[in-house]
Amino acid sequence: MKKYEELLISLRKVIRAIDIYSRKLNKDSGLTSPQLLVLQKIAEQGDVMVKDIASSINLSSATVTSILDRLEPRGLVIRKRSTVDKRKVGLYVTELGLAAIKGAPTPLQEHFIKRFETLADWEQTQLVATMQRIASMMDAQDIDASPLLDLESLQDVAHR
Amino acid sequence: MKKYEELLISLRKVIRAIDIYSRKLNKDSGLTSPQLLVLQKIAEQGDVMVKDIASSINLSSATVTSILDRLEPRGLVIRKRSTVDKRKVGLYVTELGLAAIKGAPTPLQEHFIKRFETLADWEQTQLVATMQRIASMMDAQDIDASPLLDLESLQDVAHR
DNA sequence: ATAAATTGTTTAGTATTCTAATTAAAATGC
DNA sequence: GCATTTTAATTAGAATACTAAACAATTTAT
Repeated sequence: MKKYEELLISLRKVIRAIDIYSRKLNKDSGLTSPQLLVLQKIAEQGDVMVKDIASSINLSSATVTSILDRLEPRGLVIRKRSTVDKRKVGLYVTELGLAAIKGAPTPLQEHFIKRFETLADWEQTQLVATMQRIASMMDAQDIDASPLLDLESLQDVAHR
Repeated sequence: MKKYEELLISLRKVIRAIDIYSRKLNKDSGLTSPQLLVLQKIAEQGDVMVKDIASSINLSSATVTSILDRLEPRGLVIRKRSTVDKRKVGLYVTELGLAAIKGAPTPLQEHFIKRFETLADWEQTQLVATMQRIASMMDAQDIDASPLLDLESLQDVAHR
């Protein structure tokens, strides 16, 4: 088996683990990971636009809209169209939303976090760096932007 | 920002990149990444069960069923219930399916693969190892299996 | 031999996620 | 000042992916 195939398989396992945890979280707390992430981001910044949330957690606006469609009727967030620029929609967390955030665990498995934090500092850094490197190697923007010429530009991309 | 949060964000980027590529692939070749993966696996082994495919690419049986529901009416695969054990469904690729596999690129961005393969061997190995490590740290099975002892419970054991 | 448990697949239902198209509003150009 | 373009959010439509439950068929246990 080729190395990149092994990489792909590990990646699929991770994706799956994250998804399964999200469903468990939903069962326990009534919120999925993306819902919790959106809620947290709104609470963090307050009075943000849909677009801001989307880019801060790397999702399309359409996805954030559909997540908000679940959060709003439950009274966890409020959508309020701006009077200055009526295209914009301001997002706010309610009391209930804040309570939900407090009650819920992290959007990533606590178990994973615990394990991660037992690692030496340099190891944590190394894991993050590797992950960022893979992310940058996969970045769709890079694909359109730089047509990948030689080793040097490759290294630039990898180390960005 | 905490290190594991950075890790989570990179992970989300990777997941997104894979998803976006899958959609592009679908537009170009008429097959998504999961569809192609399923097709390839069936072609590789031939006469496999749904369950085998599911576990070999790390998906639930239900998901594989729904992917087959798209492949079968297009004449790319055949489902054939076993006469020996009628619970089992054998999967086979058709000529058309084989042609589709040949015509389509890899389920992972070629661009990524190219980049990956320009890395030194030890670097490739290191990337794979890190990814596998993260996968094993996240493994859902481990979560149920070992409740990760902390200092207190360790002391309990010691004093028992 | 019959009941109970297990196994393999499918169905039902839900959430996430995307792109493309739509709607509305604001900004820019001539 | 009006036409065009850009921007923000939503809607529509599709695919993936899960769990839980339903159905069959097979195997095990009493």
